[in-house]
Amino acid sequence: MDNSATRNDPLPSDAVTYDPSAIEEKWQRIWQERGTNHTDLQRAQRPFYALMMFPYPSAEGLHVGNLFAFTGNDIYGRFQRLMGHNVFEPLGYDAFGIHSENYALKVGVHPMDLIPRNIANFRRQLERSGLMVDWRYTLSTTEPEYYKWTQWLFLQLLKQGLAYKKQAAVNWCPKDKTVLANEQVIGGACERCGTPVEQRLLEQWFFRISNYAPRLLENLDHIDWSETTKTAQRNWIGRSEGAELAFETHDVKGNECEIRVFTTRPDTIYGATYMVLAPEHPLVESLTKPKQKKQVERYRESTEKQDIVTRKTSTDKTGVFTGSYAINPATEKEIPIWISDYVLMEYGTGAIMGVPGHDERDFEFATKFELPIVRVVCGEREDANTPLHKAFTECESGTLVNSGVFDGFQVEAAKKAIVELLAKGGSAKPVVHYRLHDWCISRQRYWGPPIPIIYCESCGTVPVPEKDLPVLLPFIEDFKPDDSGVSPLARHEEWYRVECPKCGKPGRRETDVSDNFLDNSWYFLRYPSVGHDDVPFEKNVTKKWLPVNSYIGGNEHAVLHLLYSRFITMALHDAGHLAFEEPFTRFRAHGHIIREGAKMSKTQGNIVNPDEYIERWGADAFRTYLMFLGPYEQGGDFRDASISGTRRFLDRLFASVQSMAGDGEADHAVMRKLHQTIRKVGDDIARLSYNTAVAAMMEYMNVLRKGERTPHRDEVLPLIPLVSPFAPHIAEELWEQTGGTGSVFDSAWPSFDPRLALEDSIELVVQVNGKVRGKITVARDISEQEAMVVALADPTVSRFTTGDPRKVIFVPGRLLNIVV
RNA sequence: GCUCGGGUGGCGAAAUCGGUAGACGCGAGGGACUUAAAAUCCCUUGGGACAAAAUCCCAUGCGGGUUCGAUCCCCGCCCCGAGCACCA
Repeated sequence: MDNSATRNDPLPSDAVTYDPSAIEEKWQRIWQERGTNHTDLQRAQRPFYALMMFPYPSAEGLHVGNLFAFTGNDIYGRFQRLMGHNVFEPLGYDAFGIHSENYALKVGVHPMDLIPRNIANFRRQLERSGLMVDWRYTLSTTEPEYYKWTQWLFLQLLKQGLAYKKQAAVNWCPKDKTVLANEQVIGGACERCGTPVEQRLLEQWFFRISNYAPRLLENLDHIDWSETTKTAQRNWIGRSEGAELAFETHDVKGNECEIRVFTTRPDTIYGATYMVLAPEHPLVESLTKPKQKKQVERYRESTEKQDIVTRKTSTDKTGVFTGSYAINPATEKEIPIWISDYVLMEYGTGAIMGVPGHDERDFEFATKFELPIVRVVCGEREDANTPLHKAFTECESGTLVNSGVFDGFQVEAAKKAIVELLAKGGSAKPVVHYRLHDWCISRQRYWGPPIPIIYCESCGTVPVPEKDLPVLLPFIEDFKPDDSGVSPLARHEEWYRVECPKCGKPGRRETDVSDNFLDNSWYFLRYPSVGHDDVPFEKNVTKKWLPVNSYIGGNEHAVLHLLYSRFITMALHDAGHLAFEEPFTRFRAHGHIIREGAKMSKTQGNIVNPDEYIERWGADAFRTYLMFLGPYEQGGDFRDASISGTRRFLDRLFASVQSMAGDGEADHAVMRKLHQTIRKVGDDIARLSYNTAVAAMMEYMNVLRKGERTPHRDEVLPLIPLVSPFAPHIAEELWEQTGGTGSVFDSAWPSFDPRLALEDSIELVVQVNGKVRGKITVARDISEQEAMVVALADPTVSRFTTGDPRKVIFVPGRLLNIVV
């Protein structure tokens, strides 16, 4: 990087007014001509990868929310560049997926035609907003040069045993005869026709992310991410410590067998009065007595038909008795075995012990089916006979009752003791469960990368050899999902009929495409290697630029995208492809913009199209406004009327530069404020507190304007680099006007003198009994005794301090509190 | 239901470690310039008591608590937003 930018020429004398559209056009042209935004990836000395989440290129064009997000990242990147880093700020498009496909279906344009159009429009809007993006390294997930490697990724996971196939349920609309994504199911019905949705079992591909649950959880303690994001991931991974308990029973033929359950409350085992299996539990068949067979079968059928969404949201308890009983290992009593859909096969062991006294769901179930409810834990003001009107689920204050030898134990101690005792008989062991389940990556859709698998009659499932990648997504007219229950690609024999790469016999391609989240789980690895078509990510460039230094994006991706990216990075690390296992060293979630108190939506007609605003106010004023409207990490309220404020600020900055005096004697107060401002703006940008950084610059501008005399060069010029991350075009223009050479972004962030930034005298607050009664101007390092003398001389203070003070609190440099 | 945010003037907001509540901006009111308007510039602007200044009282969703001192910490509520949702 050229860090030798200097000033040499005197000021131009002819005054002009600030014309954003001319200046912005001029500098965008110059940046392009000079390659100002280009980063030399090979030769960079101090690489800094400033990444933002890439957009889905919608037909509506760039949303003000996108621009808010990108501008925040751009400011951070430009600031790092001014701090001497070689900043790489790439941007691309996440253009595969159901979102694009549905839109294409709606407007009747093929996605292969639609997406390039949308991308062109996005690119135009993005360039207009003045982002420091190096467009030589852009990408779209829909390009074969990109998804070739998405498919490669699948093959690597397959090799590692992390990809496998199993039956799984999908939402199925019986009228439209199509597979639906979860977001297309509204209240249990098809979004389009309103028909109740059913479950259908299909063979689908999964990634074994659950293997990584402990690591994904533990690493969170060591990465610099927004706390809210980490918490969301922790909850999603959902670690539960508990025990697996075995309950003895007999199947219908009289053979002994056991039912294993997972519980986090082994202490409540004396209160287990029944058991419940998930309807699809493998033991159900052998445990169902002939008398109950009919109703059990009927129940299983009804839950199978139920759509996934309804099953997960209805709270009404249903279930049937199997006719069999198991032995509670603690009480040694017989308890009935039921089946119910409130027990999920995918979690734990697919079976539970029902403890109605101390679990809300069990309480509901037991009440409905009139099963016994026994209290085994008491609160502080209860005893064993206190009736239970609802489940008592408190742990901390609980004491065991009706629990044999464990009566009187505290809950936590009882958990341990009971598991230890049962473990001796082989019917218990401590276990940790995670709620994170494996990632289903199959989509019975068209608009995604085909999964690179070929099924052969004799060889079975055969991965497409890496040399044959990419498996191109063919252009087909009828990309609409239909009643086949599989991808539209399955209608194209000419595409899926292929020879087996192993034996040459007739084979059939996998016709499902992969999940959109797989596309975007690794794009950050690709950016620096764009152009290296022989590898997914080139070794040296990856070593230099990754992991990502700073990643900024919306918290709506706190879980899926960010977790999948971490998983993929770990898997690639374990396979020896990457030297690091966490992709993003630092992540910050930005907030969201609402407009005048309401969420922006098309139906409300309050969507902000950035084009109009940039037209009217200029990109610089618009960017600065977006950063000023609220705390970046919380978002804020977009109000049309307020943009004039940031524009006025830029007008004044421009005018100050035009009218500033040459050299002059430094004004101490102004210089002090300048150095304070330099410090504050830098600190604020570093912690993404952009709104207060802008406020600090405005404040300094006010100091300059309110002064007795015309501000001179040394007082005005440092504002140019300070404002440049927010308003890059005007900064370049003023830099040039004032004799700067090259780009202001190749100059250095101004340094501040900490001694100069200190006030000589301070205003010390004087309180009496904690109430402010006066303010005294004193030396910065005044002692408590001296301060007392000055304070008591103030009549307002002494009015309230009759008699001797009982206590004096002195915070040096801050306040003096006299307690009487 | 659970988890995470948030609630401060007319409005967007600030207060970085428990230490001057309301920085900065918008809007509003008044004034200067102007034939006039826009733009620009200057002044005022949380509420109340006082003619005014000085000064005092009240005020950070509600009710308590801790503290010399609470927008900030603790307990109990209310409201708004986001995410998750029968996870044993």
